[in-house]
Amino acid sequence: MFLGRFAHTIDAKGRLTIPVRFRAAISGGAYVTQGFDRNLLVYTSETFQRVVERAARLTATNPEVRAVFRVIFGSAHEVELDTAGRILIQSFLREYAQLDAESTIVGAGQYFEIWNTEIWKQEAASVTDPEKNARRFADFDLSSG
Amino acid sequence: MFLGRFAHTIDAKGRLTIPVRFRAAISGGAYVTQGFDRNLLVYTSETFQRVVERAARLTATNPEVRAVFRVIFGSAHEVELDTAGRILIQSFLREYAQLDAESTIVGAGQYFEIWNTEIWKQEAASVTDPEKNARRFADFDLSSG
DNA sequence: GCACTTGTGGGTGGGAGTGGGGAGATGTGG
DNA sequence: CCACATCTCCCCACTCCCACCCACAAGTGC
Repeated sequence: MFLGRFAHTIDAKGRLTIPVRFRAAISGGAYVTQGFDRNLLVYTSETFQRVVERAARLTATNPEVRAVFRVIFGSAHEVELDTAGRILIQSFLREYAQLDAESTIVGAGQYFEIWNTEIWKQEAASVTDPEKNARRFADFDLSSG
Repeated sequence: MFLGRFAHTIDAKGRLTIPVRFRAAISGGAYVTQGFDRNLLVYTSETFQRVVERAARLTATNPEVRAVFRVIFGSAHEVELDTAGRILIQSFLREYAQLDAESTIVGAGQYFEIWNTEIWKQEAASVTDPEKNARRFADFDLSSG
C-alpha cells in the first residue's frame, strides 16, 4: 500500500528517486501512465494488469473505447528502478504533467501519483480544507467508526 | 482504548513522546493522518485497516473520490515508536496541524488526536462548557442511565 | 536518600536522496 | 559501414536526515 507524501526532485536526466517505502512494492516493475488530473500515475505490475484486463473486455468498434485505449496503453510506460532507486520518466509524460525539478509524490493506496509541486499545492489546498473533507467523508460514509 | 489528555513537546527533530498508557496499543505500528480539524489523528493498524477497506470500494474515476484517496492515503504515514517511546512526525503533517513545540495529545477512544496547544485551548473552551456538553450528551443519547 | 520511570535533548553512523562522469546501446544520416 | 548525437544505465561522491544510542532532569514510590 502506498502512503504518504514526499518532495523529491527530477534531475536533468529525467530521473526521479522513489521513496524507500515504495520501492519494495515496485521492485518487480511498475507502469507509469498519465493521470486523470495534471499528474502521472504509477501502478505495480499486478494493479496495472487488472486495469488491462478490464479494458480488454471493451469493444474497439466504439470510438470512445478507442480513445480510452490510447490513454491507457498509449501513455503507459514500463519502468524499473535503477541501482539508486530511481525511475526514468519519458519526456512526453514529463511534459503532460508539467514536471520540472520540483516534484511531489503522493500515495493513493493501490497506486501513487507524481505531481509538479506547484500544481500539487493548488490541489493540496482543497485536500486540506477541513470543511470540504467533512463533506466528502460524510458523502462516502467513511467515518472511522 | 485511548483516554485522557497530555501536554507534551515536539523537539527540534520533529519527535513527539507518546504517553506511556498509549504505547502498548500502538506497539504493533500506528498510522498518523490529518484530522478533520486542524489536528492529526493516530490510528492503530487495525483501526486504520477498517478505514482503508471502506475506501477501497470507491472508484477513482470520480474526482471527489480521488480527493478522498489523497486525504486518506496521501496524508497517512506509518510510524513506529523509537526506543524512548517517541514517533517522528513528517514535516507536512506538522505544518497542517500547525504543530510547534507545545502540543496536546487527546484520547478519543479508538484513536487519539494531536493538537497545537494554542488551537486546542480554543477547542477546549467548547469541550469544558457544561451547558454545551449537556446538550451534546442529550442530542446523542449518551447519558449513562 | 536511592532506585526507577517518564519525558526531553543531543551526538553520531549509516542510509536515503541528489548530481554528475562515463561506458555501452540505439538511432540517424551520409 | 562509419560518424555522430542521443539515450540509458552503471558507478561514485557528496550532503543531509533519521534511527539508534546515551545523558539528564523531574517526578514517584520505597
